[in-house]
Amino acid sequence: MAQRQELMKGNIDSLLLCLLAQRRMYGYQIIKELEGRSQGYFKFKEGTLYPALHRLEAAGLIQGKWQMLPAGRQRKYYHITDKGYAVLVEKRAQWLDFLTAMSLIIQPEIT
Amino acid sequence: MAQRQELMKGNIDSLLLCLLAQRRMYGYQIIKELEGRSQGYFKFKEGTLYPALHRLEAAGLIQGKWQMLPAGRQRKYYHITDKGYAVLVEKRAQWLDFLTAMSLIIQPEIT
DNA sequence: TGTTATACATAGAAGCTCTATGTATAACTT
DNA sequence: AAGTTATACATAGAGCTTCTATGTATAACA
Repeated sequence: MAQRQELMKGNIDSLLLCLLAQRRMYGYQIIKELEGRSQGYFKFKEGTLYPALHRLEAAGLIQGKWQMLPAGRQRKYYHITDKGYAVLVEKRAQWLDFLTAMSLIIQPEIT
Repeated sequence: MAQRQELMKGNIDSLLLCLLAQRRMYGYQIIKELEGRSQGYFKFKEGTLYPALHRLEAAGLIQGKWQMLPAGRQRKYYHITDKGYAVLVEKRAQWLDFLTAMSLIIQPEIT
């Protein structure tokens, strides 16, 4: 039940884990990547993304590592952990279940 | 943007409007109906449903009418309003958009 | 020099859903 | 007769997520 709660509310975790399962990325990059891949649909604000990343890191699902840029700036690259990967697999299955349930109710046409 | 927020969080409104667009129903019936149609997936608690119904009614999307039962008990039947129907059409379109965006990120297989 | 893009971060507000609880009647079971 | 389950509505408070708003700092461009 608690899993479904999260599905309703937070698909962000799934999105982030899915991206980071493909390659390590840093916050700003994730925002741009999500916007690009979704053809402009997802436009996360920093206030949404960074707390989410911190939450996932605190849960041990991803791990961040600071990396210096030549210019002197810093980036924090996140990569997915084994635990995070397992959660991703689970979350994707839950998403499909949710999708199925929704499609049983939300029909494309109303008579 | 505000529309998408709601999609992320609350699909309940869409589910309820969709059911009530087909025929008028009362709260307890809605809970059973959602559970049945979703093959046991949706199991709303009263604490979830009734506030949602009240919220939708306050927004003018549905309207409730008390009806006496022979036994002396009462039921509150809700029916969808024109405004609610319009919102349903809109919400369903938003749901499909959201679905599309999600499917662009959440691939079935990870390589 | 001012604005935009890059890059991270936090505080507080708002909103939704859940848990827990309360009330009341009817039907069924033991 | 008593207890449990199903029916039927309702609210209070907690918890969590996301958004808005703001802050800091550098680099690039106009």
